[in-house]
Amino acid sequence: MKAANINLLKEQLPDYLPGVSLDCVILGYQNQNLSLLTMQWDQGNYFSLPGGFIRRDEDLSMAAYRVLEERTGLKVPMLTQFETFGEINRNDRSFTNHILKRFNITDPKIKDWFEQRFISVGFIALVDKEQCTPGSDMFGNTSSWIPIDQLPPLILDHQEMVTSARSFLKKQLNYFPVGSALLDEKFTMKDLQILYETILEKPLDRANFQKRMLKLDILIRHEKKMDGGAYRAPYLYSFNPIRYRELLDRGIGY
Amino acid sequence: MKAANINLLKEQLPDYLPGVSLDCVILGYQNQNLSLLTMQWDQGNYFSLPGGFIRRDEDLSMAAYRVLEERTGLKVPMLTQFETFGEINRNDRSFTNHILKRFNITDPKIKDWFEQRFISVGFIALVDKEQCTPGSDMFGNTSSWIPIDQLPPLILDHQEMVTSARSFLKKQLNYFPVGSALLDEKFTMKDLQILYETILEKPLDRANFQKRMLKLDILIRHEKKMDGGAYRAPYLYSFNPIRYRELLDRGIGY
DNA sequence: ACAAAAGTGTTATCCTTACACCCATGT
DNA sequence: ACATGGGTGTAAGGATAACACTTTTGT
Repeated sequence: MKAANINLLKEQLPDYLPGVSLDCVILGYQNQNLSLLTMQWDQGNYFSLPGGFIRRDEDLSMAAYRVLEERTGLKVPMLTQFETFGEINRNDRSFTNHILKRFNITDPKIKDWFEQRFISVGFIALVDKEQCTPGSDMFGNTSSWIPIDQLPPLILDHQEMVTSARSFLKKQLNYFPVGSALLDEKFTMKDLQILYETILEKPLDRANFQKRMLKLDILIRHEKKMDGGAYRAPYLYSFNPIRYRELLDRGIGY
Repeated sequence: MKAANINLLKEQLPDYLPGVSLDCVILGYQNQNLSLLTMQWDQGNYFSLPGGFIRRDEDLSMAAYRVLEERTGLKVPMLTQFETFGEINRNDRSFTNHILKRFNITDPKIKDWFEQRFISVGFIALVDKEQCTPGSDMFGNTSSWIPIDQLPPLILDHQEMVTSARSFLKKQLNYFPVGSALLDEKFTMKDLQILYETILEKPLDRANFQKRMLKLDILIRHEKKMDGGAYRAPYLYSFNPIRYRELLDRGIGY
């Protein structure tokens, strides 16, 4: 962490609401795999979700977009609130103490701020990993993608947040703009199916998936994709953006 | 508001987390109607949801049960978190100012506390109105049932909270212990149907509803209810508590 | 006998699931 | 020609919705 910026932080603390924070569970999809956007502390000794505080002059939901961008550089089209975490023992002093010592922070104002109990609002987004390059925040902490099944231990109750967010996503998948932002402009039916299978963590029947998706009338069929494989060439599809938006409100697919 | 208790409040303020509150949307069912548990301020000039603050030594969810009981005397079996409200303009100064003036509160500590911006976590419960007698809190504010379609204007964004809670309930109805706590020990199929219709705000087909409920295998059929009407007597039913709990996890009914 | 409301049955339609079959493609 | 994966078809089963029919009750 950079010392100069810690002083800057100290000056800014009064601009933030005390006791409330937010954390973002950002799931990145690429190549049949989900990754979690993770922040690294203290050269990789600690890992957390990207999170932060709410300014006194901004909405909670706006704060989520700002925090995510400040910490990781990511601009996402939609962040959805999924749960608020307020257990008394969710604050793990050991992490806070370690960070305060590690960076020699003795200023009582900053100490008090970080040692206070926080209630944290959880937000979730699902993005195309390829189009998002995680960066660093003003303290030099870096963010990066970690495959969801290779997560290190996360600080505080962040692991629980991830679990809750994924279960939320499965239930709400029909109301998420899953396809349009996560796939290339043109994609095959198999690409779309794998995306759904990855999120739902279960196999889907190829034939039934295809019929279901086509019946929704949100796909435009294009030319075939001749990729040189020794098999029938699959069609390429793109989303019909108008129909897509219409359907999002009512729920799409599975 | 009672002056003695305001001093007590002042002493207790340090025990609470600043900036975070919770509000309870308690829906009471009786006779085909839903009512909202509402708090009256200043002889009925203002109405609000029962809400309060979180102690530094308790979980957020525990706080909800305590707050509800302290404000209204109600003990409910289950409170469910549905949304957290944090818009910058959700705090309506006019109400706060009026209350502070009305009760001549000049103590800066109390003033500052009530004038700060709050992020509020919303909880919902559905109860049998007949088994709940709303009472008063330590400040002499009374709570009472008001039919959901005759609500007066509520303070702050409490009306929005009610709307959000009801829409949440409709979607989650299958996972709520609707029947067992809201009807008499023994009830007719029509009673159950009307309950569902009231919550979902739409008519259901009598024959199909009956078949659906019976197929769930959560009802025990008892003797007929001879109420003297000039028509075939309906059966009385009760819930099979074991099967009921089993099914709650997986979702019941509509 | 009759009205009223409860209980039960019937039918058509749709959705889901599982699987089979044929089609296109490069080797 | 053949293996491979893509596109389409079919049939069984279940769920849903609309409505008809029968039964029981008090007048």
